[in-house]
Amino acid sequence: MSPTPRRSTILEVAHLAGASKTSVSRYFGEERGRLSPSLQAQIAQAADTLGYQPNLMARGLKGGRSKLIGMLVADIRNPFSVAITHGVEQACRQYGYSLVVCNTDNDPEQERQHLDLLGAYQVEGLVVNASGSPERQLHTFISQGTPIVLLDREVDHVEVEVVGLDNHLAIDMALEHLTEQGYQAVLYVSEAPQQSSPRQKRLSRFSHAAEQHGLNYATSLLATSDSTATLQALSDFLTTQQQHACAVLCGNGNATLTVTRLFQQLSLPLGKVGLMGIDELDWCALVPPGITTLAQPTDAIGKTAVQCLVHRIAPHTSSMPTTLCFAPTLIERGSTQR
Amino acid sequence: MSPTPRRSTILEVAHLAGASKTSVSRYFGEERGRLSPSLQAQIAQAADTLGYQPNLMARGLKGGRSKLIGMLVADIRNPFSVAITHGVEQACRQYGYSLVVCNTDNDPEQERQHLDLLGAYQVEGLVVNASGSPERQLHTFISQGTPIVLLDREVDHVEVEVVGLDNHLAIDMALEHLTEQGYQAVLYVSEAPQQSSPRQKRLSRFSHAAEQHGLNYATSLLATSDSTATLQALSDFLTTQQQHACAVLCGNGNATLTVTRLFQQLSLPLGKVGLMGIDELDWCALVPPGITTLAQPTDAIGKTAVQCLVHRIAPHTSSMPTTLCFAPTLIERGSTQR
DNA sequence: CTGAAAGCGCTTACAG
DNA sequence: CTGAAAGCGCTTACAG
Repeated sequence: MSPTPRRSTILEVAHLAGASKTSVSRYFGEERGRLSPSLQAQIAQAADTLGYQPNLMARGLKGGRSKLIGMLVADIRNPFSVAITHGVEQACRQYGYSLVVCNTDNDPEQERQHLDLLGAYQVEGLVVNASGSPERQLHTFISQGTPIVLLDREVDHVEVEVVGLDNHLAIDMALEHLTEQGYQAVLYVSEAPQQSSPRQKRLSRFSHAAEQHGLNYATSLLATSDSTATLQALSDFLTTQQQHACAVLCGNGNATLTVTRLFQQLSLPLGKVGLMGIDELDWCALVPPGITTLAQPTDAIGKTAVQCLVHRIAPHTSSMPTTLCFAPTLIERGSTQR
Repeated sequence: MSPTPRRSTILEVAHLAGASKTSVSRYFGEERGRLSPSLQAQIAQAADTLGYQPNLMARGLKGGRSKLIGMLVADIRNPFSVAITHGVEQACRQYGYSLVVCNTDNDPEQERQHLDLLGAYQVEGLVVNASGSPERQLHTFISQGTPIVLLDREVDHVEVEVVGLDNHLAIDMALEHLTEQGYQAVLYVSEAPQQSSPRQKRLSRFSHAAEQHGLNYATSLLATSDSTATLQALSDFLTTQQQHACAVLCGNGNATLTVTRLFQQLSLPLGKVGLMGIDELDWCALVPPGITTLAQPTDAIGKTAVQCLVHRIAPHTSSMPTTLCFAPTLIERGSTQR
């Protein structure tokens, strides 16, 4: 049996290879080229027999560079967030960073803890999809020289790049589509906008644009765990507007899910009563006759966020992206065909 | 303006507080109680004005404990994996660990790199939902004293706990349900079983159990990017078995998604032709008349995996869980009602 | 091309 | 109750 199992160190490799710590360090660092071929071979061999891996914690300590990027996600179970996270992860890999993802479950307390943690692990940059308003903590990062980029949601008084959807454009595109399809009255269903700037923007733009289009309209906010209020709002709306062609516009994927359930509960004919959602989901094509959506370019959003960060961490490595605000893509299906 | 921005250190706090490094270290460690109230107050104050956070890299270096658990996920975009990951994450928090999640996108090369990385960051334990057969690397971890637990998928020659669904039971429950509902012929659709032990087990159990139940049956493997072969298999099956009541059983969420699309393509009446899937998904209730599923207890699976790990890392902290193999829950819907 | 030595920010015996 | 000092595993001037 082996003795107390533990990872081997640079010193052990050095001894076995008959070389110095310095040379072993060079071998695993950027300066391998400086070593003679024979020394390289000895070290390679020694490292292999010991199963040596450099300790990145130690490297980070000395060099001050953890090669880690941190990410805060408000709700990892939301497929939209997953898609973005996937894009962020790929971009990190590409730039030579590893990503530590922390899910906050929309809980400001968890958010606080995770930010502490990421700071403690010396992340070199931070992608933040905020839950609460972690103003103070974010400022601490910034003042310590750790760059931050905000994803989707703005945070008051934190003046950094915000990468995400062009919310005004999204609402405009949705209303344009609905109008073209002949709908005359639109109900907008959103989750509570509180801390979420995109929800606020979409909501206020909706009223504004619906007015411009000469539509009849109303809005309804989703309660967290109970959709009876929305059910009521929906049937009220349909009653009030019964002489008009009605449609429902959903502010995000969760809203679309809830409203689709309500349509089924009320046996509303999809299309005759229009339905459209922001965020594309796996199943939108599956509920007959298909639900029309506005898809976000999740990969591009994730990659852009990382590019911003990398540009701040090491300005020469990558240029600042030019677009931070992305247009959605209309995916037309039967639910907006009268 | 501040000078070169950087995080403050224990030494700076000590100076400002008029205390020693040792005391500051104790304040932020387990031994705060040993400090006099006045010293505690001075340190707290100094740390606050400097925005000090202990450097966990340094702490990990000295103490040898990173307080990190690593997790390898084969496909983070699969909602089932997300649900499990969420459970793992919660359990880690509960035991005082942080979780580093690495997605391998089912790519053995990425898997290899991520394992190197996790080793380099000195994770204290590893939850592995394998993509390939990283036998050798996993053995390195084990021989270095880093415990591992496998999630869902077994890895050849790696003899550690495997936490996941009771695959035989799942197939048995599915066939029992389908039989009770009067279906006489069942087509089983699975993704390619190659490296995935659950897929293998479900597949072989299916044939065995279908035989036992006296059912007519066939199986079909999904191609990665193209479902025409499955479309063919499905219509062939329905033709061959046309004098029997037919149903399709899907081996996981992806299969259910693909097959549901095919049902729509072929305008098959859900229920009259039965449809049932392993894995519960958001939208299964939404496709009329609802798709019957077998739901996995994702939270329990995630938590159990972590409990195994923690038990190995620090045996006194938690006991070894008794169940590693979980029963699914039948969620009955219209798609299996003739 | 190679190495001895200082030091990164912590923790932990040890001593008082 | 408090602190001086050694050392965790690395990297990086500096020297040769």
